[in-house]
Amino acid sequence: MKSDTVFKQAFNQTLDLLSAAGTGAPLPSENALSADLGVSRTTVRKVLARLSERGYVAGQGRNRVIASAVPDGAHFPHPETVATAKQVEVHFMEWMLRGQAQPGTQINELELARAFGVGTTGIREFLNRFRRFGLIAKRPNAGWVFMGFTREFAMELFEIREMFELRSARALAQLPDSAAIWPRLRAIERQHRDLLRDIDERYQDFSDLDNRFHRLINAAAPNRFIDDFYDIITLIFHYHYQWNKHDERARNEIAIHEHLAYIQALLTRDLPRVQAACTLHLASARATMLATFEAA
Amino acid sequence: MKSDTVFKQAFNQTLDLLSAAGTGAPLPSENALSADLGVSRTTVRKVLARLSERGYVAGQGRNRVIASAVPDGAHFPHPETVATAKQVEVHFMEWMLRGQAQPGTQINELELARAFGVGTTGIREFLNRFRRFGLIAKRPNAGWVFMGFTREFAMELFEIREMFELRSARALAQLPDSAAIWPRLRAIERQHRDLLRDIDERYQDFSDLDNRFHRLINAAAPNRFIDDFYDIITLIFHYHYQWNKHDERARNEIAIHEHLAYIQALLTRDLPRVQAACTLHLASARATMLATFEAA
DNA sequence: AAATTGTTTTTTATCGATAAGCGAAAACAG
DNA sequence: CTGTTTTCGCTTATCGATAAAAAACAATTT
Repeated sequence: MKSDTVFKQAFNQTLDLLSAAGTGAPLPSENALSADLGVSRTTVRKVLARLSERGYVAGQGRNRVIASAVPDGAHFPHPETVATAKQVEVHFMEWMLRGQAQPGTQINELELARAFGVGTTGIREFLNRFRRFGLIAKRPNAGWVFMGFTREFAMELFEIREMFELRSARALAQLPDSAAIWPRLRAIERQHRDLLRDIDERYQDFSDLDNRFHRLINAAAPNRFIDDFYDIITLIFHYHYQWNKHDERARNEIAIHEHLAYIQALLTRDLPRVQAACTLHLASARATMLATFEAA
Repeated sequence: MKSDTVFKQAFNQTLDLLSAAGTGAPLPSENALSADLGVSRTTVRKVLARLSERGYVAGQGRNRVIASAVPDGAHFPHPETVATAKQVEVHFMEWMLRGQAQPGTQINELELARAFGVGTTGIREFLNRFRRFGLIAKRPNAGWVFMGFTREFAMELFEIREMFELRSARALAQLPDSAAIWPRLRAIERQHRDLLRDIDERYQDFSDLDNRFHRLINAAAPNRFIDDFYDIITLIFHYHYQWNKHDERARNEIAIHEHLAYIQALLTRDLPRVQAACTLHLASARATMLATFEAA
């Protein structure tokens, strides 16, 4: 049976909308809600029905109004709103990157399914999708093997990353003045400066900014295989640095400065300078990640 | 339930072994057969049991001998020996590349399952694995969309291919004299000359040789992401040219000459010459594929 | 007529069950 | 004791069933 995480998440989001609007206000149309929440109207109607049942909303059809304030505890608990596939991902990344798993470890579908509280199908699907990340290998009819999040893996990952990013940075620098990318680059430059100003409080926001910055560069000359590869980078970085907080503030501050130099270079469109700034930053990112292997 | 294609294929292969050995000869040990056929001993035993039952093999345990010649028609029909996953692949590639499918077409899991004669799980798994080929996209909870085997797809594919191969060719040219790759390169050069000699009869063998040649170049400096990408190339080329036989002989002959020039360049280790030969060949391969879009 | 709601049909996500296939341990032969 | 076969438990591949979610269609209101 399908899980109803979509419904529960939509329900919680709608509760927040109700709170924001206040008692007595009329509700938006079903179509509007559907667009807002990013779910089908079928789900919206299910949410509305539940809200009426609970008494938070009164009236029928197009005469619905907010009937009462939403009490604390009306939301579905967070874990119930996370899609099964996402849960598997989080569990599996933790299992892999936090060291319980040695290179060469056999992966047992049924065992993982039990441990993560999902059916074997979910595990299977995840493993199949995750295969392209290069961290697991399949032996037909005989299961999966974890290959290890090793120094070697990181080296290979960065080799490709540098190749791709250099290519995209070059392409970006050669775009005409009229290209839509330049204002976007300036906008992200501003966000870097803002973050740098509040670095002491907000240094954790860098991870997201970093991701957006590199994706913007790749967007200069779109290529689906490069985009795909960036999914791998994003996932690995996301989980790796989430559990590896050593020197995070200092690391991020340095990276912001590198980004700013890189952006300056791009804005001048001086190709050698772009390449230098790009190479410098990526080498630094690589050194940071490789350093985590030395420590261990 | 799991299909028994592994058993059936092993059975057929064993029949061929029996025919080759002739009546009266003793059978190899179960372990030897297992290694030979590339299946587990469990499956070997199942095959042996069936052979005894049919009377082709007499004796028990280590005293098994071939009892009689194998009649025609003893083999399982070929389709029964193809794993479900492979069947799905073949069907799907045909559906996709032979034009019944327009870009933007919705992919219906159940419908495909019916059409291909497999369960929905098989389709789902295939689609998930196939996603990385960049030809289909997923909209969560709402199915898959076929994006089209378009000129644009081919351009993006070749951009990456050229980037990767140039990198590998450079790495190869810089390996020391003692590297194990040089004799292998000479061996594959010989195979090219052999094929060229019999080009009229054997031009169809080029596809396999081409694949092995490019993989050898990538093996100079292994990187799992490049290997992975080469899987995409291999699959696309395999099916595309299987159904696109226009000028095949001439095409292949030209490509062999390009390969030979490329190999010569590699053997001299003259970097500019290597790059020139590599670029030339890849540009030619790209032009060949792009030409198929003009025709349509 | 356009937008909205009500209803029905279609399609996906997810589970559990089961035979095929793998691999290790036990038993056996020389 | 070495290589082989026998036996057995464990794991994967594959199916069909079912509720959730989306999408298409019909009816209604403004």
